[in-house]
Amino acid sequence: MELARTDYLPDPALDADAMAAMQRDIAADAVFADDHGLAPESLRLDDPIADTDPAQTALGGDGPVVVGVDQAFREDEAVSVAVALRGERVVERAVGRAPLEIPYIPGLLAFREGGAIVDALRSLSVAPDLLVLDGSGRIHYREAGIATHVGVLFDVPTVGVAKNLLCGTPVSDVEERYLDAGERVAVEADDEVETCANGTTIGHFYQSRQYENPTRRHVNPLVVSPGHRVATGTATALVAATCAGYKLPEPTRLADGAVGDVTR
DNA sequence: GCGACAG
DNA sequence: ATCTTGTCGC
Repeated sequence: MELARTDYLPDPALDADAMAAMQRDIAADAVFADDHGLAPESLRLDDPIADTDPAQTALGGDGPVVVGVDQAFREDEAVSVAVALRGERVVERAVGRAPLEIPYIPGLLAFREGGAIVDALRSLSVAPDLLVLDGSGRIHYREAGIATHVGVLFDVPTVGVAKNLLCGTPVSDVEERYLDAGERVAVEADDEVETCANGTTIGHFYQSRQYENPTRRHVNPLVVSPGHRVATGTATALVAATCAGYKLPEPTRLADGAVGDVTR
């Protein structure tokens, strides 16, 4: 794919203030509204009807392409793998690398891992209808998490899927009760989010999977937020549609496994 | 000064 | 994220 904004390339050499300033610009350019023409049902992987419905036959040829991206690390380099899926079929895989030049700093993740992601995505030949990134999008101090950053860089629809909450406040205490599969709890902006009004919904906790008796053994919910060109509520619906029985959405799960063997 | 903090 | 085997539970 082609970069849309070379001026937003995540340069690790910038100082923290310049990085934050760039994120405010990125957030201003980001679109937290649906601009993708994707219907969540068109991505459904766990729906039996999707395999036999004639309307879904297009998945074999020109159906929507969802790309999962994940990173792994070695001594001093970050490796990123992008796995492109059309339906449940892997249509392409791309690998990217970049030297690790700065430590992990909450809020500045894109400047540590972004280089490898850009390297991988630039070599991807299929045009993704949606990119699923590991980490936050709008759930970020400046509404410019790694999913938003990458989305604006390529001007492609993106969503962020994290395993932990970076900032924001859930409308109901997720820690108090185990969520059932399919449940979602909105996450609102609070004082930690400096670019939008408190109370704005910036993402959701989404329980993709749960055990029958959560008391004895339970699964933690995913933290989903829109990256670019996707509305907050839609982000969770799209992620839910790409989950196929496991905690992580299929694109992410496959990219996760792929980075594994590339790294080992 | 103290607490919070994606991967 | 990463260092790491078995083990408990569904």
